[in-house]
Amino acid sequence: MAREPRPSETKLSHTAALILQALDAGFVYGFSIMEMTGLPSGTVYPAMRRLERDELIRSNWEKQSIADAEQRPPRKYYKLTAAGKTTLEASRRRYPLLERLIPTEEARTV
Amino acid sequence: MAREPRPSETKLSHTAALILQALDAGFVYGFSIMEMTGLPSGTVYPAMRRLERDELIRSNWEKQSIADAEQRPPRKYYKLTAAGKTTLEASRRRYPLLERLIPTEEARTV
DNA sequence: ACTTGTCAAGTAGATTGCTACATAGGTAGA
DNA sequence: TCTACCTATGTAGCAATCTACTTGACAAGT
Repeated sequence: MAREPRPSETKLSHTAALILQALDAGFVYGFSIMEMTGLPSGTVYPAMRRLERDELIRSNWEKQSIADAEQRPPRKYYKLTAAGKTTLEASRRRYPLLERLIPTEEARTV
Repeated sequence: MAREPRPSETKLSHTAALILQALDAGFVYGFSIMEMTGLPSGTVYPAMRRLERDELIRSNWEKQSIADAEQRPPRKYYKLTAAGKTTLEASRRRYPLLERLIPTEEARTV
């Protein structure tokens, strides 16, 4: 049976919040998040499936032609939805270290 | 042996007053009060049983169907009785910090 | 003495995290 | 060609944690 999307004010786990923050900071596919966070694939990929199920992120596969040109497997790119952004905001208040762990572009350059 | 309900003008402990104030502010079940006050479960639940015994609050269990739909244990919802409201009024005079600790909806938005 | 507060533990189902493994094409060395 | 490693995504199964309420034993308060 289909499951209701998680309301955007819901509290995220630290891992889920970390992944959202990483996406927001420009690490926009699973493997890059694995590398930069050190989290194992068995943590990252299921967590991202849940985030997508809850409509906090949305995915689209890279075109095969690009993957071919770069001679590697195709990537699955993610980005935050509007709900994802508001949830990330709330998570930053809940986990004050988030932004120190993974500074966003703006936080780094401005 | 059955005990007489506590008369509504009786002085409440700080904890009991805090719980009444939290209920009034919309934290309407035990676990939410635990989280928002930081009080341990062994403080909150027995205190709420005493408040109910003294007829300052009244409880009703959430329907199992709702708990099932949200996939979590059923909650026991509480609300203030008339006696509870007058006692809370008295407690606010007695503990002036109560309303600063847990602002009610009205106090926040107006 | 009696009431109240706290710790510790328990229950039970749901969710989340992690290890280990699987897949599959690309690269590079022996 | 055979082996080994790299990029990239994925899953099964188990352990741990979360949600929510409850209780017994004991300390502290009044």
